[in-house]
Order: sequence, then structure tokens, then C-alpha cells
Amino acid sequence: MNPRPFLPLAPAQFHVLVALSGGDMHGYAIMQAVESSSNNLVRMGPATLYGTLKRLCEAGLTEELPHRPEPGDDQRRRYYRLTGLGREVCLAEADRLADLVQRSRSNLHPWPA
Amino acid sequence: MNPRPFLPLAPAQFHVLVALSGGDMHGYAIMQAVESSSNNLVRMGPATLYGTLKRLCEAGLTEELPHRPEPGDDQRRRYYRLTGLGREVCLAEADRLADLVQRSRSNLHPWPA
DNA sequence: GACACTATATCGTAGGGTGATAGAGTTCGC
DNA sequence: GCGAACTCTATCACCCTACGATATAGTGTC
Repeated sequence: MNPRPFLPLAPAQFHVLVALSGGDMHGYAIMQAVESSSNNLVRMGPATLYGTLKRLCEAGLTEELPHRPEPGDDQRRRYYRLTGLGREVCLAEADRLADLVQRSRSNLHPWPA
Repeated sequence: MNPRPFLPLAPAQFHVLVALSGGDMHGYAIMQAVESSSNNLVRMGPATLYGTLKRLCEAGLTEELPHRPEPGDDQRRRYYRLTGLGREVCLAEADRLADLVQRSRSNLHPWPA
């Protein structure tokens, strides 16, 4: 499917997709990953996380794992993963942002390295 | 001043800052620049643009030019430019996004170039 | 002088994001 | 084996950003 109609992606949705691009995770781990990997610049509370996960799953960009990867762990955990579409959308959004980043940098740095 | 408390920047605000990083512009030109430079992926209507400009000026990231750069042009135009702070915030936000982009790409491309 | 375009502006609303809060399960110290 | 701290999912209510629609008027062109 074409990722274009999903762009631009809402910021919180992109953060979750990027976190899940590193591997299947449960909700709480996603929250922590988003915060720590951004040097605590991005704060993601439960309301943002679970609301965002719900929207992502409804849109088909993520899905809940039917079986937990490690049977012995905390029973409350619910694991999520990127779908093929979610992967495409994540990459397309990354391309879009990379273009913005490059333009702003080349405009603001008259004499780069 | 420290750009950190302004991050993460609202997407529309970043788009306007990036457009203004290319030089002083009037509102209508910003709208067109944001749309065309994103291959029409980002749509910015008047409500979004002028609301965003107002917030940016109130936050001190942009300012209206006291005098129009070319005296002979359309009298209705109001020109805006990046402040020093706006420039710093724009670069800081670009750094933040570049990091996200890089992480998602390296996670999703097992065999890059 | 009619028509398309330029340019700024605002209203009402929808939707995403957030703080606060809740509550149950788990782990760990002692 | 008890309590405290942490883990994990979940929802409510609110706020703010963003947006579609619309308004108004000046400019350019034929």
C-alpha cells in the first residue's frame, strides 16, 4: 500500500513507530524508549502512549502480537510490532523529515565543514 | 537563550521556521514555500499559517520586519524573519529530528549502502 | 471592467496530546 | 510474609494546535 496518505505523520505516532523499528516491544517499554532515546526531551505519558497505540493499530501501522515472545515474563504485558505498512510509512516519514532537516541546515549554515 | 524548552517544536512551527531560514518572506510566500518544497505533502492553509506566525512572534522565534525590503511591491505584504533565538531553535529541532531519522533508518535497513 | 490571482484574516471545530488519576500485578528488602 | 516501590495498562477531562471554510480587499491582465 502507498504510505503517502498517512503523511505527514503525527509526532507521537512517529515516535512510537521509530521505537518499534528497533524490535517488538510492550507498551511500557515503548514509553521508556521514547523518553530515554530522546534524552528526556520528549515526554510520553500513558495517555499519549495508549491513545497513540490504539490509533496506530486501527490504521494498520502496528499490530498486537497474538502470543508473547517470552512466555515466562510479566503476564500484564501486551506486545506490539510494526506491520509492513507501518514500516513503509515510517521510512517515508523519515525521508520527509530528512529533507526538512537538510534544507534548514544548508540554509542556516553558510559555510559547513 | 537556551532552545531546549521550545522542543519538541510543533510541526507547523518548524515548517515555518525552515521556510524563513531561506530568507525573509511574507506570509503568502511562506504558505507556498511550505507546500511546494514538500511536494504538496504538507498543506498549509491560511488559518494554520497566520495562527502559527502569531504564536512564533509571541514566542520570540520570529519577528515582523519594520520596513518592507523592496518598497515598490504589494503594499499588503507583511514580512517576517527569523530571530537569533528562532535560528537556534530551528537548528536544535533539526538535530532532534535527524537523530530520529537516523535511528529509524538504521533499524529498518539491515543492509545499508 | 470582469476575472483570476494575491494577500491577510478569523470563526468554529475536530483531533491529537497531556496531566492526573486509577488500580492491579510484580519485585525486592527485610 | 509483609509492606513499599515499581511495573504495566487504562481512562477521563481538558487544552491547544491545526484545519476547512469563508471573508474581504488589493493587484494584474486582457
